[in-house]
Amino acid sequence: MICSETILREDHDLISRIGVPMTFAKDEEIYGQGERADLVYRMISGTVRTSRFMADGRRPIGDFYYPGDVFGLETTGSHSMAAEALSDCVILAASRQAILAAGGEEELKDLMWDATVRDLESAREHLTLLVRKSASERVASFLLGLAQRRGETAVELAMGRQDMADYLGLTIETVSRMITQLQSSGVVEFESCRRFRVRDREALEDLAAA
Amino acid sequence: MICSETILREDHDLISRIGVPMTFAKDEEIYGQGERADLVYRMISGTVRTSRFMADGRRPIGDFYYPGDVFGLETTGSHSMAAEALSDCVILAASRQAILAAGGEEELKDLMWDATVRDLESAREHLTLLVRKSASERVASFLLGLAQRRGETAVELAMGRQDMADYLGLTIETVSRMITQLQSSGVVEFESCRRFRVRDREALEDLAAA
DNA sequence: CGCGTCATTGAATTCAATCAACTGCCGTGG
DNA sequence: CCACGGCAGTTGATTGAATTCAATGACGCG
Repeated sequence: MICSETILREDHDLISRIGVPMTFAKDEEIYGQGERADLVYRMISGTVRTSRFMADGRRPIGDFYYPGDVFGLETTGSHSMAAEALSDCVILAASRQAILAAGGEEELKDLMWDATVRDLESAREHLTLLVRKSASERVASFLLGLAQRRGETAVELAMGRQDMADYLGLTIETVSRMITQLQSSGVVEFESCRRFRVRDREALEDLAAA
Repeated sequence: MICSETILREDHDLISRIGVPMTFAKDEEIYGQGERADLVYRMISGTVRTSRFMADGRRPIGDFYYPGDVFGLETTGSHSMAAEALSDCVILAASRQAILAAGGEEELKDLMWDATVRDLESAREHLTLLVRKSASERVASFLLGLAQRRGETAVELAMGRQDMADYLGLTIETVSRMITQLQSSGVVEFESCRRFRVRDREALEDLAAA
């Protein structure tokens, strides 16, 4: 009904054609909470996190975006969350006007649709992670999710423990403990604190129980 | 860009024009998890809950739908969650084919868009409720949300404690305790276990801290 | 090398879950 | 009409998981 495959192929993709590459340093802000959402972004390299700051200092994380992902589109006119670079990033940016000027009205609609559907699915998955799951299940699910996104057994963690903890609704200490636990039971192996390898996928899937 | 207001006005609304009223008794299933999503529904009266059954018996609740709400549209072809009537319901149902046959291609797109956006917003709100919020904050947020949806101070709870608990990621006992607590601190007053009144909105907002 | 940041580990505490009993409310049927 | 049973909600006691507080360890960088 609403086409969604074609636009992600590089050639047809308007963002790729008219987008301007921008680089962001680690911890740099791409856009702030409440700013007008004029630009559309596609990740080339690096990782981005969206988050919302709350009055009491708690920081619910919306999502992580990896190479290939499109983000920055909002259903309202302004950004409900801020976006920051977790690592040095290269990102293509295209303004809505430029897309429209290039005759990409349909493409923009499709882009919005795809981004919204993706966000919804991601939010749903995130929800099932948070409702009635124990700390170890959450961490296992998270690691498993990363591993299947890559396909490889060795995975680089783009984010630090604090970001994981925020995303999982836990504290860094608990995350750390669960990781240690997963490691000592031989399910995963952390080569460094930012890089791990799945040793027993079956066991990890059982622990994730999703 | 994508129109969203008009379609909810009764006259223009295709669901209202061509939809067939159906009644469901309390606890009746409207559609099951995994079924094909052929019909679009609009609530007339009553309340519906969507939920997903998991292998281990845990039941994450997707959402509650109240009169006026449209539901049943999925981004994929089949229902990712089941829908059940929380109370006796009257619901208008229209098939996708009928909508298309009535020349409502655009309307259907708009309907999908609106439903998806609404679900996304709802999921985001639900997420902030579950991440790093204490039991009392969750219950307070929930009650406050219901109260503002209605506008009135006296609110009927459509769901029992178990459904609240599932939605909030708590147990019924904890929900009950928090309600008792809110009541004894004079913030809300439960006239019966399914009906409450906000006594101190300020205090409730503070407790909800959202 | 020493400092700062981030991650891990340990001990104590807190909060919500669990287990278990009890209450109130309805509907049914004696 | 009241007794009974069943269900939903409340309350209490205890357990257990995750947080908090505090200290230590590992790593990168000037």
